[in-house]
Amino acid sequence: MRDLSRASGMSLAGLYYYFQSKERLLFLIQKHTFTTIVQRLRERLAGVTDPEQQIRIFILNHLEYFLANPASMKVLSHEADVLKNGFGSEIAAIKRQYYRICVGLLDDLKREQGLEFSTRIAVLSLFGMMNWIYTWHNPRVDADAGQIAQEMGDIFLRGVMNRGRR
Amino acid sequence: MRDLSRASGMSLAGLYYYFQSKERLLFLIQKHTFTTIVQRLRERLAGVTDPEQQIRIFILNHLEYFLANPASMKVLSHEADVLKNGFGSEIAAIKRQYYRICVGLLDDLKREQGLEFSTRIAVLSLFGMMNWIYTWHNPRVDADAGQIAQEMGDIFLRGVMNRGRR
DNA sequence: TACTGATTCGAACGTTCGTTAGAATCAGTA
DNA sequence: TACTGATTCTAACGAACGTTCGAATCAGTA
Repeated sequence: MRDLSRASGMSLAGLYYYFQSKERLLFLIQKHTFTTIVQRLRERLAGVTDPEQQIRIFILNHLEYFLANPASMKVLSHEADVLKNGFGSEIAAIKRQYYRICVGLLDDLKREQGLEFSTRIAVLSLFGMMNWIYTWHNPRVDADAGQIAQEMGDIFLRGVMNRGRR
Repeated sequence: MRDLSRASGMSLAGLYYYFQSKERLLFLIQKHTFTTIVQRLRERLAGVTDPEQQIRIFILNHLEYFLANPASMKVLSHEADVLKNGFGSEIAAIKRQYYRICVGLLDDLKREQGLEFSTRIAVLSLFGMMNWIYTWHNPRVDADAGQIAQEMGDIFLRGVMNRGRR
């Protein structure tokens, strides 16, 4: 809180005029972030019907937000499970929504292409690929969100499709 | 440190008889963990020459250790970058070694099969898939390391091979 | 037994943290 | 002008933290 006070220019006590507690402030930040990501995703998915294209949009949407707000996403990834009961479950609900959207897209793909694999493992592997980026992405060395989304999308989609070969 | 004191049954001050500081203790734990993982990997890779098989071994070795020590790996993933100068760089060196082994295996695979993709993105995507597991794996619901290694290996290897299709 | 070094501990130290009481200041209204 | 509610601040409180001091205990040796 003292860091936030210094960074925002408001006194330490002043922060508590606007936010009831440190935990509630973190809750509001998390809620705002995850709600925004889900909302943008819904806008971008509307009108697209090809499951493969939809999954590419999912990946791009996710990575664009992560790379546009690297410091925030680092904190949110670290503080994922620290919120107590009420706060925690509301955030968990939004995340579950987001997770379910991805499960839905993958199930569509499976149905359309007659594929056979564990949706759960696939979705969580994809989340891992995308979320881990906060530990390594260096904007001076690495490509931008669009290119990385392309490459991760290639790996993931080819990995999950093309079944039965070899 | 008070938690460790309680859990170990030794007094708080007693811990400081064996470990110079909290940071040095974390350093020793990290060093031991990562050294062990690298050493086991080297043993398992010896004698195997097929790059695809080697990558499968890499994944299995990594996941087995993670799922056998979930609490430790959660902490180590969280505290990845908190060690100061000297401590930090020694750990970073071990991790770089580990990273380079994986890069080597992938480069072998590319050479053998004439593939074309960014090794860096591929390796870091693979690490993401594997490391993220500490956030979701539930031993009462999810499969064991062997099966998950199989499924992640399928996704990753198919994703990175089979290039030029579609 | 007396002595020594290794081990373990209770009790504190100084610092940082989340939070709050209460006073000061400001903007708008009567 | 006097008053009110909203805003902002200084200064502290109590708890938790990493660490250390100095005393107690133990095992082995002479």
